[in-house]
Amino acid sequence: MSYKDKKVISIGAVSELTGLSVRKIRYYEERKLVFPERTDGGTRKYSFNDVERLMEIANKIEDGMQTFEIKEAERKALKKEKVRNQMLRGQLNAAFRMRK
Amino acid sequence: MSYKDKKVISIGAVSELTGLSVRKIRYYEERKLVFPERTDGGTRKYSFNDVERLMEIANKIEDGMQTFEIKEAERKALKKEKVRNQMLRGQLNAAFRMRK
DNA sequence: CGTGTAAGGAATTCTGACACG
DNA sequence: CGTGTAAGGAATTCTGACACG
Repeated sequence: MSYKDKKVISIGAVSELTGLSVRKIRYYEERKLVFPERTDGGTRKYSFNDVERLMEIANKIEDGMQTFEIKEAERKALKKEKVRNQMLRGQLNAAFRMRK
Repeated sequence: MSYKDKKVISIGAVSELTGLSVRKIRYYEERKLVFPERTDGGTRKYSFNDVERLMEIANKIEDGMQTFEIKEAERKALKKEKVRNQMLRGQLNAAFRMRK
């Protein structure tokens, strides 16, 4: 796991990095778009990946997309990727069998 | 500037990452071995580079080195590097003049 | 729906000092 | 010298709610 995945950034720093209000950042979590970790005391900790993600989300929101649409678009993108991977694997297996 | 240089990690998170007590971390700053930034409110913010640096410092301390020795060793290493660069530049210049 | 804000409380961090060795 | 700790205070963050639209 790289530095980009370490959950170590407090919400205040995330707000500085992204330019988003802490209210927005917490709201996007409520809508299941980001998943910070928590300290024992309950304060949120984000990774640089989360920061990048939040900036993408902010862009989409600005474009008028709603939070549930963002989630849905991701779901579909994921599904598409899975299908693609399945196909690739199928092709590879077929090619491999041909060689025997 | 990469993620490793962004000063975004609070002292508590640094303590978790390094295993050092916050007392130690603050002390190494007092001895001019690390240089966190501060928020407007005065809370320290470290980078991943600072975290790596602190772990190296901790190793040297464990080996019995004192803080001022660590600083001195660094000063010397820096100087040595400068001299080396000077020499390299000199060689390159000489070689370049030969070609004319 | 997305976001601001005031409210009250809890977690986090800060500094300067004393202690020990 | 390097580090722990108790002390008092300030900065940061948390949640749930009301507001507006």
